[in-house]
Amino acid sequence: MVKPASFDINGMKSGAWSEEEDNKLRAFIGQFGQTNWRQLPVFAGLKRCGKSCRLRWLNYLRPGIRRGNFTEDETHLIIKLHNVLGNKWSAIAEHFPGRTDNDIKNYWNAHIHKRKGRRNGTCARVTREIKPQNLAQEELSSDSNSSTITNCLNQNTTAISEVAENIGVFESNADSYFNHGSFIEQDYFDGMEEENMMFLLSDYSDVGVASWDLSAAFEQDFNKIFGDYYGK
DNA sequence: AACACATTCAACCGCAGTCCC
DNA sequence: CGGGACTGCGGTTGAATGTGT
Repeated sequence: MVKPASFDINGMKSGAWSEEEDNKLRAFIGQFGQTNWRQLPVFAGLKRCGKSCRLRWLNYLRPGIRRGNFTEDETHLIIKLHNVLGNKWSAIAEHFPGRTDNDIKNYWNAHIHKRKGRRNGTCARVTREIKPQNLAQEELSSDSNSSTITNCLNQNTTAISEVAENIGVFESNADSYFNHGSFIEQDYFDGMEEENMMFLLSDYSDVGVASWDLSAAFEQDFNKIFGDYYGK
């Protein structure tokens, strides 16, 4: 997973670090501290550029580095912070002792952002209340066929009005989503982009958004039904 | 077993900001 | 004040590894 080592025309090495190089860098910084990165490799006896040394130290060798999978709590905090700070990875990393900005950036790009991308679509606005109470459970759980769901909704005006009502609640007050014992606090979502909010909600199996495939076809059907209400 | 495709993550690159002469 | 040197950050790359067929 590491680029193989190679040398440029100046004899500078790039690519994967060897254990010997790691030891040299570790020993030098242990003795002299992080001083001039540009000069450091010369005095440490490394055929690397200062940038490469700095990166290796900060992202890999620095004491206290924490590796391994991100926890659910960490994932949620990353999303929350990203919503506030954007792609300010170093600022986000300050809230995660032992994690590097590079780690968080990689995790975001490889996991969170990708998962979010699979979950777009207006149907995510349907609330969980509507599912067990007003729609036939077997029809909803059997598949994610958009016409099935659309037919269900078309046949049940009560359901439609409740969905519409809940959309309004959603718009003004996210708390309506969490009145069934969720551990998430309402203010957790204050100011959060809707997309991020729905991504977090989608992790809960009892929330309607998690169980439906957010296909483009269904989004069309949903907009057909709720377009007027929602201004689509 | 063999191949194709997807995922992971360390490392590189370019740029912007800061410092110093 | 201008310009070069240096640092730090965010985007991207690409080989190793994992997973599916």
